[in-house]
Amino acid sequence: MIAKVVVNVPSSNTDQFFDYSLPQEFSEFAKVGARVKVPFGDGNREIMGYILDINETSLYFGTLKNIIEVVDYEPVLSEKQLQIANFIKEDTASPLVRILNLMIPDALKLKTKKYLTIIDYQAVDARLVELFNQDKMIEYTEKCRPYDNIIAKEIKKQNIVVSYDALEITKDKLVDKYVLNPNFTYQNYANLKNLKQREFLERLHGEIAMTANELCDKYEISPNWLITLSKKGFLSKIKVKESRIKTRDIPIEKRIRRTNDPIVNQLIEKLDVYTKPLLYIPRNKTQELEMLLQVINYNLKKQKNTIIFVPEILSSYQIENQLRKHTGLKIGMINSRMTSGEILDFYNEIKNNTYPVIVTTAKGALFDYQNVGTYLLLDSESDNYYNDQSPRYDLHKVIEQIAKLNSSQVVRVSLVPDVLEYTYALKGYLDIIEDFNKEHLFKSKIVDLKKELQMGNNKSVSSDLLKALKLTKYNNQKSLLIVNNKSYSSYVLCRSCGDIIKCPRCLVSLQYNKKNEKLICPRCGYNMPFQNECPTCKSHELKLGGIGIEQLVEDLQTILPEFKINSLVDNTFEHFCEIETDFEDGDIDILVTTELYSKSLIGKNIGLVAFINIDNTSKMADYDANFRAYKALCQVSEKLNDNPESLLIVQTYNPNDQYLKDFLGGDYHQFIKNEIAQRKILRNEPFYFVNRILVKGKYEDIFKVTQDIKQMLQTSFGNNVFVLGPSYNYQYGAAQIIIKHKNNNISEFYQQIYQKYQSTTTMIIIDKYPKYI
DNA sequence: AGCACGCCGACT
DNA sequence: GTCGGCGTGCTC
Repeated sequence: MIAKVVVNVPSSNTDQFFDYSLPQEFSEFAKVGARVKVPFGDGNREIMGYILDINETSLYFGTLKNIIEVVDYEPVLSEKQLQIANFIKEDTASPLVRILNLMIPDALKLKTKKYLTIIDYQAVDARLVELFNQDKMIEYTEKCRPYDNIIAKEIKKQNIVVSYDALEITKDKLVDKYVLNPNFTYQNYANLKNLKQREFLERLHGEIAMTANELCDKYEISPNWLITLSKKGFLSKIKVKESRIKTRDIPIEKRIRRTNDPIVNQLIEKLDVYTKPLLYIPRNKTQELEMLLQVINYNLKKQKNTIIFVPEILSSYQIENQLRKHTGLKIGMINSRMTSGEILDFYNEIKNNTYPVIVTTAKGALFDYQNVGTYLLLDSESDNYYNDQSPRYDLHKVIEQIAKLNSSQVVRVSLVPDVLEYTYALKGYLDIIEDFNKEHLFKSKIVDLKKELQMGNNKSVSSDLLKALKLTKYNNQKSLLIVNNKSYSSYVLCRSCGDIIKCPRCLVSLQYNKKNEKLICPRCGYNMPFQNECPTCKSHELKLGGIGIEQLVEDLQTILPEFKINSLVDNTFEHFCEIETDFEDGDIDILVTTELYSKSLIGKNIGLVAFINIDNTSKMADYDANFRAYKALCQVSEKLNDNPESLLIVQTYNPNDQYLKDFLGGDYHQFIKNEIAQRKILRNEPFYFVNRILVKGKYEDIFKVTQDIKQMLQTSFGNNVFVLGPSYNYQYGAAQIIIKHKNNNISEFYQQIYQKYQSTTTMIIIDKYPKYI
């Protein structure tokens, strides 16, 4: 038997099936979708692969290697997942194995380990003795790096042999538990002198195995007893598998009741006669929650599960908490802050159909969920639904495909849908249910920072904002300030030579982070220690420009010393809970955070919300910038309390921008209309699809290749395509072209390009859903 | 991706 | 003649 295997070597060069012969002992249970261990390459290193087909023949001319082991009796990838993987591959032209790797938890991926074994200790170079430290076999780690040359020599002399193994790194979590050993106790009871211990053993009769802590708590005994009693044989100490899933107790407020909200009911009725994906635009977050509860209830009645996608980690905690509080149901949750062990435990529970509701970020989006009634994408306008590294897929599109295969429903939920998805709704690709009964129930004020500067205030807090902060505290309300930079400053300028310190990789200005005394690239995460010195001219005359959260908090503490000020800059559950609680209890007067994090705050009694500088968002070099700013305003003003006197302050140098006027007018439709008119002129979405191709490789080659691809595009599509570039993209270190077109089937063309360059040394990255251009 | 191999310059 | 650094090409 021959198995066609996709090997876990995530490169386009190896993106093909490799044939292996399947030894008799595996062929009886080996199935498509199972993990295998296979030898690969000259050194036959053991790596993981997935069986994608089993048949009798191979077209490969060389001799086939044997599969080392079929790891799974039951495949880890289902038939449907493989179909979806192909769908994503055809859409995005990315290596298949990268897609498959998203479909199972990291813990199930076998990691290759390399070992060195000494054959003849006497003959080996003395310098290696220290490294091996008396052992015959060691694992090859970072520590061995300095010895690489010597090791290579010894391998040649056959004094050292290299071997490999591919293993699951994450083990089951085991804990020690104690349980009564009844037979032994019965026979030796009389020998036990300590009467209190005897009494304890009697009470233990029929009790389940428990950990030391549990026993000590319940029976009020000393831990030493457990050790002595198990040594003597009265107790057995056993290892028991324990779940890593953390459940946090929260009081349950109410069970789901029927709603009388007509819009929510309209949505539920629509689910009954579902024909295509829905776009639901709630009036506010309260209505959104009501909708979630009703959809969950709707699915519960049909014994179906509800899968809820959220765009980032904090939202996953927040939604999970709220749903548990209002339903009392068991809710599964997956996000990338969780350990791989915890995710594995959730994954196994999901396979047992434990959860009627699952909340996940993109991390768990492609797992094989069973029995799904409805998929909901919350904040569906978020960028985070577009994967920014290979495979560069669009989760909306993928979920719609999954739902089609499972005959389940998709609902996109967004307070402010982006221009593209709203156009889809207008064109009828999506059914739309909207509640735009959202007259502003708050006051808003635009602060012109230019005027502020003319009046001699160059601080980030305008006089209007300062006044409002004081008034809000006076009224016993809280203030929320938004700054989209978690560091101290957004750039560092050298007064001496005029240079701005830039990221060596992306050429983006580095942000100064005071807490860690570092310069950090906001785009790629590159960081270096801050030396208070210009890298170009070594001058110490540096100016920190552009405000970040650290600096604003510092400034506020000086201006308003009697205020309690804090910031939310960390997306761990504990930090978030702490801030959220303090904010609600009144231990914080002013909270400073980013727009993204602010979304997850529930924050009762917020009387003031202010953008310190909205231009950071609205003036980004991106055709979506105005939409982003508009969306930010809508989402953040949602946090204000119901008091009609509550206030939104927007500080800007451009008070006359159209998106601001549209926002103040409170009419989303008008905004969309204006935005669409702009985009038609500039040939952007929704009139043209905007894609990007990146070409990496030797500098001499990449522009030639990019130019060739441009040529091919133009001969294939003629006037229906506009290609911008080639230009050099510093972030990716690649040549790039931007493609604007109207062709729904352009992926077929991209596939050809991908295959054409697959085996060459230049790497082609097709980016069908680029985030920032 | 990760590995081996081979070419070439710098040194004994 | 030998070492080691890096570019190149292959993986059933």
